[in-house]
Amino acid sequence: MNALFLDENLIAQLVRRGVVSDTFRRLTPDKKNRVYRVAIRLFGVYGYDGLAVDQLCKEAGISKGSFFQYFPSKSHLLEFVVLVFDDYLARWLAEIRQNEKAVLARDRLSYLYQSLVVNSRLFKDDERFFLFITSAMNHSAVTIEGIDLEHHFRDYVEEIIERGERTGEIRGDFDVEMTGYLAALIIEGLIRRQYGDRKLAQRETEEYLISFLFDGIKA
Amino acid sequence: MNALFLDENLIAQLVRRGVVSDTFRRLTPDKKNRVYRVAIRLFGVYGYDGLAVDQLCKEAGISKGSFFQYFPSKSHLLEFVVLVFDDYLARWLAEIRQNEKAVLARDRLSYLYQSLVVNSRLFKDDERFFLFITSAMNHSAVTIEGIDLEHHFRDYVEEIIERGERTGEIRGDFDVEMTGYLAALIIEGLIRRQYGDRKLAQRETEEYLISFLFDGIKA
DNA sequence: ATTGCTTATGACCATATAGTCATTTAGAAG
DNA sequence: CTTCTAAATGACTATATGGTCATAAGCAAT
Repeated sequence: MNALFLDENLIAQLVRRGVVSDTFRRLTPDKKNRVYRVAIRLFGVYGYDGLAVDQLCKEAGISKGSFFQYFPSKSHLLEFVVLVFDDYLARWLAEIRQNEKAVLARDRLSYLYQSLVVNSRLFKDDERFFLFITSAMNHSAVTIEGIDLEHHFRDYVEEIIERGERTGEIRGDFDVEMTGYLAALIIEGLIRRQYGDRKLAQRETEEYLISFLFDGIKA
Repeated sequence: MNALFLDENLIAQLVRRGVVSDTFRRLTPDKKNRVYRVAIRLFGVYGYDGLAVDQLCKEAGISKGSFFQYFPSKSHLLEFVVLVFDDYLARWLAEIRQNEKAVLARDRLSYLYQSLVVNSRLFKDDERFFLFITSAMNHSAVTIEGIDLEHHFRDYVEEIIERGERTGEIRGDFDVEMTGYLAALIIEGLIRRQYGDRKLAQRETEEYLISFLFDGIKA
C-alpha cells in the first residue's frame, strides 16, 4: 500500500463523482501519476491559491488544454488529491487496526505513533502536503464537503481512549471526545516536529509521548 | 491595555523601521484605527493572498492612492498588523508576569489559561486573526524576519515549567523545551475550541487542562 | 487512403489585483 | 487672496492566472 500511486478502482469511483474526467482515467498510469505527484508537491509548497495551473502543466509535461480536459476546474484538482489521500488514510488506518496485536492502550498509541513516523518517511519529499491538508481542511477557502481527514485520525485515537477506559487502564472521569482530541493534538505536534528542523530520536520521542500522556508532568 | 487600539509610540517606531510612512503616523487616530481594524478582520477571514487592497480601502473608507502612501506595499500592511499584535502580546505577557501572585506552577497555568480566554473574548469579532497569525507565522509565503509570536507564548509556558521543576512540583526528568511545547500546544488547542463551534464551560475546561496535564490519563 | 473518434495544444479571453501617478483638494501661513 | 505643503484621489498600467476553444495530431478500423 502506497500513498504515492493511484489506484484504478478509486479513480473510476472519482470519475463517477465527477471529480475527474473519463479522459483522465484512460491516460497512461505514468501520466496520471506525474500529474498527481506534481499537484501534491505544489499544493504542499504553495497552498491552494499559490498553485498556478500553468506551472503544474509545465512540470507535469502536459498542456493547459489537456489539464482542463482532465479536471473540470482547479478546485477539482484539489478535491482529487484530497480524496486520494483520504482513501489512503482510510486504508492505512484499517491496516493498523487489523495488524495490532497489542492489547494495552499505551501499546496501541505507541504503535500508532510509530506507524505515523514511518508514514512521514514515506512522504519524504511531500511532507508539506501532509500539513497543508490538515490546515486546508480547517480554514481553507475551498471547502470540500463531506471530507474531514482529521476525523479519520481522531476517530481512531478516540477508539483507543475509549477502549482504555473500558479495560480500566485509562481513568474514566475524562470525556472521551475531549481526551481524544488532546491526545491527537499531541501526537500531531510531535510528528510536526519530526517534519521540522528539530530531528528527534524516534524511540525517545515515543517514550516521551506515552509518559507525558499517561503519567502527566507532576513530580 | 487594549489590542485593538494603536499606540503612538509604537507607530513612531514602525515609521523608523520603514513599515509605515510618516504620512500614516500623522493621520487622525480614527482613520488609523479604521485601517488597522479592517486589515485585521480581512487578513483573519481571507488570509494574506485573499485580502484585496481594493476591498480594504473601500471598507476603511480611504482611496487606493492613499493606501500606498501609508504602506510601501501590501506585505508591509501585514508586517504592520503583525508587529502591533506582537507588541500587544509582549505587553500582555509582561503584565500577567507581574500580576501573578500564585506560586504553584498549576496555578500559574490556570491563570495563563484564564487570561487567554479573556483575551479571546477581547478579540470577539477578530478571532480568526488570532488563528491566522499563528498559522501565518508557520507556513506563510510572506515571512517576516525576526518575529515569532508563538515564541513569546511558549517562552512563558517554558518559564512556568522550568520553575515548577525547580520547586519540585513538576518532574525533573522531562525536557523543559519539549514539555513547554506540548503544554502550549494543549492550551492553544483548548482555546481553539473556545473559538470554534463547541462552546465549553470555562471553569471545567480549565480544570480539565490542569488535571490532564499534571496527572495524565492513567487510571 | 479515408473516416471517425480520442487526445493534445497553445493562443486567446476575461478578470482580478498590486502598484503608479498626474491631478485635485484641504488647510495653514503670510 | 496667494502661496505652499501635505494629503486624497481614481483612472491607468502591468501582470498573473483560471478557463475556453478552434485546430491539429494520433490512432484504430475499414
